[in-house]
Amino acid sequence: MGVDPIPMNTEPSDLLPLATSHMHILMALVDGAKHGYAIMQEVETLTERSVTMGPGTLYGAIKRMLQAGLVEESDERPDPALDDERRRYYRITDLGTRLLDAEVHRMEQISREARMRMAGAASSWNRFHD
Amino acid sequence: MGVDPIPMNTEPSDLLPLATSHMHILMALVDGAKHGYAIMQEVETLTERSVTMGPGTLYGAIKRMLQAGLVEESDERPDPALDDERRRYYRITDLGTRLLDAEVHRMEQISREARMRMAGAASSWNRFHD
DNA sequence: TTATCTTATATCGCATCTTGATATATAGCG
DNA sequence: CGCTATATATCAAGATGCGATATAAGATAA
Repeated sequence: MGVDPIPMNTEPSDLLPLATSHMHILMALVDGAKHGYAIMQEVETLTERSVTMGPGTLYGAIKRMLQAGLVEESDERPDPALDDERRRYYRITDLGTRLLDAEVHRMEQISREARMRMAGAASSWNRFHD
Repeated sequence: MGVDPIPMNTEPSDLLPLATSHMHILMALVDGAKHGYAIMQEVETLTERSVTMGPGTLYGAIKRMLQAGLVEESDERPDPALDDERRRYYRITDLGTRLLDAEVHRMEQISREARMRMAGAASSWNRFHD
């Protein structure tokens, strides 16, 4: 470990497309810092139980996201009455926020484009183009 | 080639999320059968040169998509004047079409959800939740 | 003719990502 | 005490991404 080399990658578009787990984790952290276990639950909630993120996916993704500077560990603790010493809290960084925004744009662009093509294709199956 | 084991996986939602390359390839094939090289070019065009799909990505993905039944090889040839014997044409299947539709839905759902959360988060940074 | 470019398909290896299984440990409940 | 939930973490296997490389045919330019 020691001093991690902070990547000076400030170009969100270079890091797209975002891995699915990274996207889900960033979304879970947008409204405030959370610990790992809470992230797992939040992802299941916000995908209406269609995505279940196990610990293997979560902690592997967190490790990579820390290195990439998308999230950072937070020293702040919530109300001690609600706290659990074992917890480690993660907070989204500026880069993470910009990346989330860029990924949302990418998804909107692709889904828009796909819808247009699907609509136009209904009447021209199996037509060849040069 | 022999008789390929046709996967009886008729549940698109089980195969989500779609790999990025699979998504791009399905989009390129929606308006008609295409050969590999044309798919590479189409992807570059429809992503406005932000995604460059090399042969390593393309042919690996095609192989997996054939096995999964998302695309199938087409024996039909276009106008012989425009044809090139080396080409192998691929056509989107019904399953591929349903999967593309399901993935578009997923992307729309996620981007909508992300926008809502980003809008609501602007005023509540670093707030802890139990 | 020779060289180069474009078209076209294909494989290899490395790196990354996903996922289930497994491990460790604390807290609360019956 | 065993069971479940909470909480973090690693491992191995498989899927995926991607640059590099190979092969080869047709077109074009020197």
